[in-house]
Amino acid sequence: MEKAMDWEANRLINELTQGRDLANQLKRLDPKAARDDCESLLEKILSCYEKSLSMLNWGASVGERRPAMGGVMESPHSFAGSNPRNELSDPDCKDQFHRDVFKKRKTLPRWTEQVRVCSGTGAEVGPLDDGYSWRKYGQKDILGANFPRAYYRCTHRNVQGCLATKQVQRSDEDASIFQITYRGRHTCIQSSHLTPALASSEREKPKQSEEKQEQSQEIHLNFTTGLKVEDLSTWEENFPSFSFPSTPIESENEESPIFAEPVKENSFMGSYSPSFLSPTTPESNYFSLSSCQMDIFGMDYNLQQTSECDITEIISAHTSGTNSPIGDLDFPLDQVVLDPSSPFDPSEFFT
DNA sequence: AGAATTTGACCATG
DNA sequence: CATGGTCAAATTCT
Repeated sequence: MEKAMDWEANRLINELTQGRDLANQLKRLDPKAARDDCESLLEKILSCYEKSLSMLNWGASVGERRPAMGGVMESPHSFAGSNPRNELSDPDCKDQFHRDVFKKRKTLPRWTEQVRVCSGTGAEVGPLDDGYSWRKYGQKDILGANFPRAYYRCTHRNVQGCLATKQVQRSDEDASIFQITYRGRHTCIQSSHLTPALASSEREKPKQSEEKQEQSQEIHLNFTTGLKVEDLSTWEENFPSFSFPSTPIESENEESPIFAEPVKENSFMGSYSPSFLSPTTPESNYFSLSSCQMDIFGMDYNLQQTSECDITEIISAHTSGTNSPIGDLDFPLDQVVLDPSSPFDPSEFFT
């Protein structure tokens, strides 16, 4: 625990030191140096700041989160810990399940992206493909919003117990902007992930694919030119990597029927860029963090941390956590733990 | 026919 | 009680 805190502090110091070094590099850089070099350095420096800030924001809870990970197995009264298996024989099983669903809603990780659809194509463009297959299960008029909110869940929910859902809300101000709130993470294996961009262009209206590529380029530019990403949202808040999975916790017992056959580890690998999962050196990692995201979705995505409430929800999801194979996997911690540059033994968190 | 979407009803939450 | 989120029957699509 203390060790973990120290380690976190060390990482923070490392980040800041690295940022300083990079700034120095930039300072010493030949004024005639290639613009790309400058931008690359700038990018790294900003990344250092972002990561540091992110650590600070999360730092307060870090101390709680780590033991929480360890406590996951021993606090069985959370959403999946309600031991649903027993309730299967209960006539009220369904109601119980229903309740659990609502309980779960609170504990699932949540993050928001704002997606701008190319305005030229107009209204017929629906929310874009993000490489996953979704099934719409509801639509609701939202108070004060001009457009209804659409609810999607993973197509493989029944087959693979994937609990990922998303809500798509068209922006009032700019109809070409969709706010997509993701909840939970995919535990399913989606074949389309092999080539998400390709798959998406196949599945969606063909004319979008080109636009997406353009947007991808455009956002790449945004990232490389100082991260001033218009007014969509603040990408630097990406860093709370709660929204990205990493290694599944090993000793899962599988009590919840919802996750009757939890998907194996490589499904996560298939769902997200390896850059999230196996950080290399910070330098190489930071940039890939932004760029790989673009590569995954192939379009104009900006992650937005929803709120502090969400963080606590997420944290509580893990503190109260359970034997859900997916409930506890989306931790910055995991990513951190994986950092090979750290001498820290991750297993200490789980013992 | 099977998959996907629509839509009204139901439920939890604040 | 109002609202947002989900369910599930009905309907549409492929």
